[in-house]
Amino acid sequence: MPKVKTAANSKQKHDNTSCSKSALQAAEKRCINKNIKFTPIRRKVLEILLQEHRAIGAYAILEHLREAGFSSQPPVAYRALDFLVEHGFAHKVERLNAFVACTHPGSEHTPAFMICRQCDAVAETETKSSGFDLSKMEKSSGFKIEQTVIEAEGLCNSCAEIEKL
Amino acid sequence: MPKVKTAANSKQKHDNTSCSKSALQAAEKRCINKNIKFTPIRRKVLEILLQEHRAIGAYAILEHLREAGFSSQPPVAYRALDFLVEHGFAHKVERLNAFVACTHPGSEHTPAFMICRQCDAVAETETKSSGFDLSKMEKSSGFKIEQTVIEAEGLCNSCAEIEKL
DNA sequence: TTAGTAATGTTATATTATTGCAATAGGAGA
DNA sequence: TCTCCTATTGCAATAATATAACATTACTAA
Repeated sequence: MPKVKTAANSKQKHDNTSCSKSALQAAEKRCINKNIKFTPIRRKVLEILLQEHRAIGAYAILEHLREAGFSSQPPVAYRALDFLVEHGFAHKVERLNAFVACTHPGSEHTPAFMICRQCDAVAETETKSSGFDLSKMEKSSGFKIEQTVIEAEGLCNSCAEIEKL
Repeated sequence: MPKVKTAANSKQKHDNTSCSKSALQAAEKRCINKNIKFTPIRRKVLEILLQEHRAIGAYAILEHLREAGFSSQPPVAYRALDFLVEHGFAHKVERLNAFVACTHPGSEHTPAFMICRQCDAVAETETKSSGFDLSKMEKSSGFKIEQTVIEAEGLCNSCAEIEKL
C-alpha cells in the first residue's frame, strides 16, 4: 500500500499561496450562495489541502490544525473533511486513504485521479473528458450508479522521463 | 463510510458450494502452471472469499480462519490476501477496504466494480466491456497508468426495484 | 547435507476512522 | 430580548484496518 508523503518528499514544486487564496475566496462565496457555513475549521482544512497541493491523510491535517492552534482530535478533521467532500470542495482518494482539494469545484463532476507512485502528485481530471462512459455501464448492467471512484496509479510524465535515464 | 456486511445481512442468495469448488480447483491448476504455491492458508482464504460471494474485510476473514482452526493473527490474512490479489485470484475493493474473489481469474484484466449500497452485492465487470477507455486518458495526459481502481456505488437492479415500491 | 529462500507464527504497534456525549454558538420566531 | 432549536465544536474513548519486525519452520535446489 502506497504511503502518503508530505510536500517535502515530493519533487513537484508549486507556489500555491495565491491560488489557494483565490480558491478560498471562491469557496467562501459558494458557501454563502448555498447557505452553508464555511466555519474557521472548515476553512482552515481546505486551506491546508490547497497549500499541500496533493493528497494528505486526516492525521497529517490534524497536525497542521494543531500547529495553527485549532483543536486537533480526529473528529475535528474528519468532520471538516466530510463537509468539504459533501459540498464538492475536496475529494477522498480511496487508494491512498487521503484527501485532496478539488481542482474545479463548483461544477458537478465525477472526478478521476491519476496518482504518481513516485512523486505522489495527484492530478484530477473530469470523467467525461477522459474516456469514461459510465452511462454505458449503467445501461448494460441495470445498476444505478450514484457515485464512482476512478483512480489510476502509475508514473506521471516527469517521473517517467526521469526513470528513462 | 459504508460498512462491510456479512452474507447474513444480504438479500442476495446463491449456493456457491459447487462453483466455489470448481474455482478452487481451477486456482490450484493455475498455481501449478505458474509454479507458485497454493498453500492451505491461501486456499482457505480464497475459499472464504468464494463462499462469501461478496467483499469482506480482512478481520472477517480472520474470524473464519480461526473457526477453521487456522492461525488468526492479522498478518496471516493480509499475507494470503496479498498473494491472492497479486496473482489475480482476488481484488481489493478500495471503497470498502474489503476483498472479493475475482470472478474471471486467469485473464489479465482491469476490473470495475459495482457496489450496491443496499444489499452489499459486488459485481465485477471487465473495464473494456464497460465503456472505459484508459488509453485515451493516458494519451491525453502523458501519465503512464500501471493500475486502476474503478468502483461505482449505487443501487443494484433488484434493490432499485424494491425501492420503487 | 546444507545453505538459501519462501512461508508461517507471533507480538507489538501504526494508521485510519467512528461513537457518544457534553458544551457552545448562532439563527428563527415569540 | 428571550427562548428554543439546530448545527457545530470539544473531547475521551475505542473501533477498524494494516504493517513492522523478528523468530521459526518448511521447502528446494545445489
